[in-house]
Amino acid sequence: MEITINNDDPVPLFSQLVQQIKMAVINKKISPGDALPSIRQLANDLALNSKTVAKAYRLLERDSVIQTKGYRGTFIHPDAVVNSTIDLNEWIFTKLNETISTLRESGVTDSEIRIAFNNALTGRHNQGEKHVI
Amino acid sequence: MEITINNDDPVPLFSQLVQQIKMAVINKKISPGDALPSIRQLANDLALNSKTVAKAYRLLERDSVIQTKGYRGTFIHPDAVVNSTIDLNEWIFTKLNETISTLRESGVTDSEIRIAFNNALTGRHNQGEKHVI
DNA sequence: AGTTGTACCATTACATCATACGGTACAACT
DNA sequence: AGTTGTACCGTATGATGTAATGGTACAACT
Repeated sequence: MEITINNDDPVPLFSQLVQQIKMAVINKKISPGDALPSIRQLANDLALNSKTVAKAYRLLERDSVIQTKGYRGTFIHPDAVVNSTIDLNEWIFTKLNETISTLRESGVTDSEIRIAFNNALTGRHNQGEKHVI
Repeated sequence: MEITINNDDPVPLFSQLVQQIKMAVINKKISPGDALPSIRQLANDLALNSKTVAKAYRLLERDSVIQTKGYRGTFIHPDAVVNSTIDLNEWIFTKLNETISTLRESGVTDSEIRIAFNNALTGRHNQGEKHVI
């Protein structure tokens, strides 16, 4: 499994890692059950910070591409091949696009959408304009 | 119609204007058909930039609280009283909250939501992670 | 003792955006 | 001539978030 990280690539380092591991699974370079290098090991090999590798591993586990077994190490998930082909981002993008389109069709400004989005995401309410009545 | 703008208020200046004009409509300080001061006039009176007042007027017209009649000036909309009580922000917030909740329930990170949201809003696609397969 | 994933603490650089400001220009009116 | 709303150019500031870095610490294993 050869992994190449390009610092000049606009794609974030942790995303490059996620991509390449998914690619390795799809192309059968690694198979379910195989052990992955430890976070610190891989960080050392790729000259990355361990937090960056940990972030990639966290996302890969969320997507059920890998499985972390605590002190026993990290392994490829049994369903890794299928789960590597699923593009979660595509689904997120579509979901958000539907909502944004609805709002835009009602004459809502992108600025207003953005502000309301930040308020919704951070949990706070009624920022920027007080409620009347 | 007395309008007070507070520069130290965290609420943006144009929002304060929108609020207070809606309030004036609700409290019958101004009635449908009444003429509003011109953008430049009001900007001068309140020591604001004309662009700031123009922004407030633009939003008020979008909400059908006022009506601009070109070179003839700006007037209170016939349905201003009803439309002033409608909180568009509340609706936007709710719509976005529904979508965000759905995504979160699927284990999507707030970071991922935010990035996908920015991509969806700016129209660009697949930023940060290239599509595989 | 050394390694595993993980969870905190933190800082730095960089990008994006909202707000608010200023100037200039236009057509259509009084 | 002066005023109306509007549209374009621009700049400056403050806020916010991502990405990536570093250090420290923990329990549970080999």
